[in-house]
Amino acid sequence: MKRTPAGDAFTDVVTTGLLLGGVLEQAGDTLTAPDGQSGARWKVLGIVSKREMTVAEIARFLKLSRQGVQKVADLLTKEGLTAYLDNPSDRRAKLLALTNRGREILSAIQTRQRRWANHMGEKFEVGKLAEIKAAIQKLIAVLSDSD
Amino acid sequence: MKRTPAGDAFTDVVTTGLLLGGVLEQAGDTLTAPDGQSGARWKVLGIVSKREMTVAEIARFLKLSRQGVQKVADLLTKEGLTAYLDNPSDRRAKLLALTNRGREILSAIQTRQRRWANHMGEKFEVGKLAEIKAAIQKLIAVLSDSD
DNA sequence: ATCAAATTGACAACCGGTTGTCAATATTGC
DNA sequence: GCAATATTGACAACCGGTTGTCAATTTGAT
Repeated sequence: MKRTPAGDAFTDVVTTGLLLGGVLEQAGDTLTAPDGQSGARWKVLGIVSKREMTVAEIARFLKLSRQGVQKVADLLTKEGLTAYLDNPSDRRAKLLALTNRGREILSAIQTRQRRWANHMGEKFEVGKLAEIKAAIQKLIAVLSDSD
Repeated sequence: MKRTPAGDAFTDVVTTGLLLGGVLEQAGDTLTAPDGQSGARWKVLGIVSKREMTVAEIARFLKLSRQGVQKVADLLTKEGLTAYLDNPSDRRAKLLALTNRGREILSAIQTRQRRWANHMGEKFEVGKLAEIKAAIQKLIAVLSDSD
């Protein structure tokens, strides 16, 4: 299989995209670390803050395995940021809900995130961010339609 | 902390970028799965194919922890794709080298990757890939200079 | 040449993700 | 209403990453 210019350019983009992914994961962890949390916990806290959900629902929403989310939810609960509430409509699947402490911590993270995003956002010319987003979305679109 | 349009746009880009990262990681695993490998193993095989290196060197190169790379290297070695060679210049740090089997498998992965990249590359208009790469790099640059 | 400091691999514990299995419970079709 | 099926949480094993500790070895400064 011979290499083509377009193929090389694509590989280049993939490499750069992987790098970006790492940087962003890191940013999420850095943003949440001051409150002893992580990107993974943040996602769960954020989702549960909007509506109490079962672990299986959260997993479907985040497109993660049920068991993976279960671990995070158990950790959050052990640390007192969430609690399992009886679910009147399903005796197996308890509802994960924020505790007061969970609300406080999520709020602290969100404040920090907003400050960070506002600050970073200003480093781009007007319209540039939309352009970057469109570029990434185009890439995702091509990667996702498998044929 | 109030939200700003630029901040919201930035947050949007971050979300999209995280999604991209996931899709790319997945692509790496899919590309290597037919040979029973993974993205992580692929990186190590690729690096070692150019030059035999110690685990610590590989870790520095990939910007991963020494211990994380050690685990992958041990797995690869256990499966016969790599071997530890005595290092004349350091009695502790053996050199990780490809075996014949490792070379075969890496070659198979590379062929599959090239076919994939060539195919995907053709789905973009000329110049579009360079544009996407530049957009992502701009984002990485801003994220990386911490101030 | 010696001695302090840095590097290294082995080991262990953990986080966040996966897959697979199992028993309990819900849901659906008839 | 009942039986087949699907969903769920608990549990376990694994991968790929992290941090931390330790003893052995290298390296570097004097």
